Order: sequence, then C-alpha cells, then structure tokens
Amino acid sequence: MGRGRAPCCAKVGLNRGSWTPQEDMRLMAYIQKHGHSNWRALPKQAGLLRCGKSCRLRWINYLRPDLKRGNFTVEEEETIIRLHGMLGNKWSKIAACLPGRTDNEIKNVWNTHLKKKAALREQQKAGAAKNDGAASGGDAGTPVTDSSSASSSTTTTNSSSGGSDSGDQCDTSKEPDAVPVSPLQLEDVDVSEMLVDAPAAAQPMLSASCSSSSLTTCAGGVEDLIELPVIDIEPDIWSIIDGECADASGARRGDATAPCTGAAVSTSEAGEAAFDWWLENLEKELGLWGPAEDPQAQTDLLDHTGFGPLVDSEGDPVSTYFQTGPDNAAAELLLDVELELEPEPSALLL
DNA sequence: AAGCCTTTCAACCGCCAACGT
DNA sequence: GACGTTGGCGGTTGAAAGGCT
Repeated sequence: MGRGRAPCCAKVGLNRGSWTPQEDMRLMAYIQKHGHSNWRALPKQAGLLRCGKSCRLRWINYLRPDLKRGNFTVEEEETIIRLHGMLGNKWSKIAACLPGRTDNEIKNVWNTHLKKKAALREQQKAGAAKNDGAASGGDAGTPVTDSSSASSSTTTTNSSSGGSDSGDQCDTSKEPDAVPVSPLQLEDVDVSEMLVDAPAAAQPMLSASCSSSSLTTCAGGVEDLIELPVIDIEPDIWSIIDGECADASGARRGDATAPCTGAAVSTSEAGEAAFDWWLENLEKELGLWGPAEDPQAQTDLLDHTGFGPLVDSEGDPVSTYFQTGPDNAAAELLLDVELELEPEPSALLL
C-alpha cells in the first residue's frame, strides 16, 4: 500500500559497508555547504555512491561535528540506565537527553555492557531487599560500587567528563523542536537532574552545521554544486536508482555532482582549475591522495603544512579529526576552507 | 605464534509516522 | 481520504579488534 516502499534503494551499483575517508569528506563538505534538506537526493547531488539513508546514518552517527567522541562517562552511563528504566528501548529519546551522543551509540553501549550492569544492579537490589534491614545502611541503592566492571573499561580516560558541561537540557542535535522525553512518562521524575549537558564548545559547530532548513539546496544551487570534487560515477547508476536524471548525468559524464537540472555551469575555467588545485592539496594534506608507495612524502607534506596532528598513525584523517574534536584549530581551518570553497591556495599552506 | 573466542561498534534492514499531493 | 515519499527509529548483523588459551 502507500506505506509500501521499495527497500531503501535498489542498491544497484551503490557502495555498501564501511565508509572511506574520501566519502566522508565528500559528505561533510556537501552538508557543510548545502545542509541536508533532502537525504534521498543528497547522495546524487554530492556525488556519492550511497543511498540517502546510508548518508544520513553516517552523518548522524559519525560525522556530525557536535558529536562527543570517546568513552561514556559514569554520569552518562547512569543517565542511560535510569532513562532506560523509564523509557525502555526508546534510544532516540534517551539520546535526546545526552547531547553529543547518538541513539545508535547508546544502543550499542547498552547492549554491550550497561544491560549487564543494570541487571547486576537489579540483582543486588533484590538481594538487599531480601536481606532487608539486616545489612548495614547505605547499601541497597549502591549507585556505582562496581566501578571495575563494564564502566571501567569504557570510561577509562574521558577528559570530557570533568566540569566542562553546562547548558541546556535534553537539547538534541537532531530536531530543534524535538520533545526530548515524554512529559507524561517523566512527570514524576526530575529529568533535569540526570542530564548531562552538552559541551559549550559544541554549540557553535552545531548551529553552523545543522541548520539545513536555512540553507539552499540543489534546487537552485547549480553553481555551488560544481564546486564539489568530481568523482567518476557511471551515470547509468543514477538512472537505475531513479530514472529522472539520467540525462543530466549523461550530459556531464562522470560528474555526479551535476544537479538534475542539467543547467549550464557558470564557473570559470580558472576557478575550476584553482579548485582542483585546492582539492588536490587538501587530499594530500589528509593523506588521501598521491602515490601510495611513498607514505613518507605524505608525512613530509603534513609536516610542512602543519596539519600533522590531523592524520593519525592509522591514516584516517576523518576519524582523527573527530577524535581531536572540533576545537582542533587545524581541523577547523580545514572545515573553514571547505565551507568557503574559495580556492585560495595560500590559505591552505600555513 | 597461532588459533579460537569474545567484545565492540559501524552499518544495514525493515517498519512506521508524518507529510505532501 | 487514498496514495506516494521521506525521515526517523529500533533491531540486527557482521567485520574488526582485542583477549585468552
């Protein structure tokens, strides 16, 4: 019936599985510039061989700049346990009360060790109830006496746990008007007291990146779109996925970033060349480009550009960026450069 | 050192609600 | 009101990493 929808996408020729750093960069660059008003159309417009759902998931769960990376704090774990006790598996609701955390992340944490922890606590409570008053005071509700258990393995060195938290409650990055937790369910509970607030530092990034509604999208932004890097995608794939834009894709063979309108490109050749130059340098700086047989050259380049910390030993610049966090000056510069999309080479090489 | 087992977590899948036509 | 489209949610899966024997 109407609800019926072909499974996400036919996935004909679409990439699946883990995202590559190149894909991450492309998605980030596109969303930073255009927002994500239409996930379904986004991959095509961004030149990604992914379905919109996959893009959304990747953005929400991993690429969003306001995400907290790293282990959960004890406070966060406590919050999850308590909220789960009230809400059940309403991961998105729980996530709404844990700024910087995603429902997927919370779900994983719960399933991996918080579930056991909560069960253990229940057992302890039951045991304490049985023994009743026999035991000494201050035991039954023992909050976190098992610090050595699961939590210790996941909250080892979380620097964000400190006192840096401040701010709004249940403010989720997902929906501005989202009702975090059902008032009916939480009527009797002081939710605010269990909330973990978002780091103030995350707010600017959040507002800058997630205001998709205020951004122009593909519909009218033809000249903007061509500024994104070009990748080689068989136009047939898009025509298979949805037949409507095969013409436009064919018109600019290989340029998957071309919008459906097929409108003329207005950027000058010089601009394109400069952008290519910029992109090439960007990829070099991230270790995504260049002869793979000479990693040293890339390292040298990184040293030269001052982007060294951006690439970790594993060579995954994106994950490194998010591990270091948006405060990382170099990373911010990178994003700024992407945002501006003004091919100004000198700005890249510090 | 090698193989096996366990844990973790990113990604996928299917369903549903909301919204637009 | 019916139908189609889209975004979002929760459950599940599978690859990778780590630990253990």
